[in-house]
Amino acid sequence: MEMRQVKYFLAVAEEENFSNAARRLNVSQPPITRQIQQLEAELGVQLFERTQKGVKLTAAGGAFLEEARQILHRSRLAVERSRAAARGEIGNLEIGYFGSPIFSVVPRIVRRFCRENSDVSVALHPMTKKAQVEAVKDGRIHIGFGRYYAYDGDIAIEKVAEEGISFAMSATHELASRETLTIDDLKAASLIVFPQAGRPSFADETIRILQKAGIEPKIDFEAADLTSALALSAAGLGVCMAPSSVAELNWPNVCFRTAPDIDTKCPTHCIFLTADQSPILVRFLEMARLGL
Amino acid sequence: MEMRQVKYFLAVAEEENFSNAARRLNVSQPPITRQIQQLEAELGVQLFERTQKGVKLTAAGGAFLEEARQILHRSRLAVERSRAAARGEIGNLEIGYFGSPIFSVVPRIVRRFCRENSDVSVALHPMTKKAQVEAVKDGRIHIGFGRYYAYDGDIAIEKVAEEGISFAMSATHELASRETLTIDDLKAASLIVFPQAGRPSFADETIRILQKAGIEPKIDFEAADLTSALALSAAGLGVCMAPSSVAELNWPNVCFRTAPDIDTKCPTHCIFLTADQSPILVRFLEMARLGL
DNA sequence: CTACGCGATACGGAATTGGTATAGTCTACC
DNA sequence: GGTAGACTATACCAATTCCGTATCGCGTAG
Repeated sequence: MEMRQVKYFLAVAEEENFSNAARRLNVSQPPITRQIQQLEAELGVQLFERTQKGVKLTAAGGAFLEEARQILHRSRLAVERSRAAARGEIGNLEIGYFGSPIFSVVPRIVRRFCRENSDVSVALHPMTKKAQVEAVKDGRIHIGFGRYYAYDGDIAIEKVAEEGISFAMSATHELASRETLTIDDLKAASLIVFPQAGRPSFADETIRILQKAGIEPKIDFEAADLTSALALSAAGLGVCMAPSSVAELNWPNVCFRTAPDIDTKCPTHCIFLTADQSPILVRFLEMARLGL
Repeated sequence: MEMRQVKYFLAVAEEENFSNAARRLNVSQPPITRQIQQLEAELGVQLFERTQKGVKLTAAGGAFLEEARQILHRSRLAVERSRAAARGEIGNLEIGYFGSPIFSVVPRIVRRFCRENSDVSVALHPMTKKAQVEAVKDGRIHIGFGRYYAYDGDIAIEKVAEEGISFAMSATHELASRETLTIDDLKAASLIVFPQAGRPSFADETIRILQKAGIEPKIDFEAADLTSALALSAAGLGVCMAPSSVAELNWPNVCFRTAPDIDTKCPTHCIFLTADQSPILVRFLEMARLGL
């Protein structure tokens, strides 16, 4: 069965007349006759009953008509949808994330993207940064979010957000009474860092930042992740350094303070396949870059 | 867009390799390349990303793939369904009916037909016999059922059932005490006939049958239809002659008696367009004829 | 009885398709 | 580092398919 035959059939079925159908299709009448004959021969079925004034659909023709409409409808849809997909307007985007960016940076970007790309379905997958790299290479996810990534040749690393540093502590902590913290305050304090696994990590960065400020930090606790670290802070076991967006969350019995002398920025990066030119990713990255 | 291009596309998308797709389709590789190129040109979209080991679907290609599957699925469906329709296995059958055949004959035939043709939808339309003839000619119904029809050149009339005659009367009627009726009984009784309209009718036939038996009937009531006639009988106003299948119904306060001396058969006919060769009608008529 | 409209058929020219041979490119392996 | 292998793209020719013009056959209407 050829698409031409379906088109001709539909025109004839609607016109109930070979000649009129030919005019409508801007061809002469004989080709119509032949294509319909071939179609009938292939199906082994008579589609039209030839009458005096023209033709009339048989029962088989009526059944074929419904499917013919579907075929042509799907053809048009195929054109539209593939073009829309090429423009990045439809499809799906798989996102991996790790750590605290999920509390603020990732939702902000996703919300912005979804507002302008309502026909793209977005899925979020929690995974370690190492798993993100593998998943990006395998094509299981298109983009990954985290704080710091190790360099990899096939993978592009791009900063999508930057924020200040806040210090979390129990509401009853001795430093909680200060409005802001000084370097001397931090020299004395017990520190809680996170995460334990996955270098480079925010834990490394915490130490580097404090050392840069002239502090040799006293690491008393190493927590598995942000949630654990804040839980330890809430228990009054020490001060936890965290990206300031975390302060937007309401943690019971935890208060956040800033240290103006430490003006280091804490970045969020995303990773994706350098070779990935998929239009959805391109559009998503445009949205992500607006955050800076 | 041509069907060939869709088929080639699907093979390439599934094989992720032009050469393998060519082997699967039993053609050489260059035609695959060309057809895919033409398809991409027509859509204005790149469907495949050429890699080292073969090709990979782009986002646009993925979107096209879903529709391509639909197109080919519908094509196969079109073949199957038109052939099934040609065999009369699917489709719809519009049936008109008038009068008492709807109580027994028509349901019996329809039930038999539907049991073996479960994919044919059947619709029943009450209408006068004159309306049936018009509807058959217009193609609004395929077949009509009734007792008697006037001859019409375009229309075939065929007997599908035959039954005896019963006499309905009130349970308190003087003849209700007899097991069977004699001709003399009927000569004396008040008769109720039906219907009033639509010659030739069962009313005409009633009179003809009785006259043939040597009775000059005393017509005291002419009812609009069977229901009205039985209602009058139930009221004790007379005896109503009816096809014996009507006796199968349980009418309150109505009892039925036979008259062995009157052994006339009462037919049910169906009408349809002589020229109608539609396979569903053919199959339906086969079922209808089994009743005789 | 003729003119008209309908679909079917015949045939030549044009467009499309497929096949063979080969180019171009990358990877992998020796 | 060079060569063999795998893959797609291109060039060109043969075969098929398709369309258009002309015409036929048939039935109807004026």
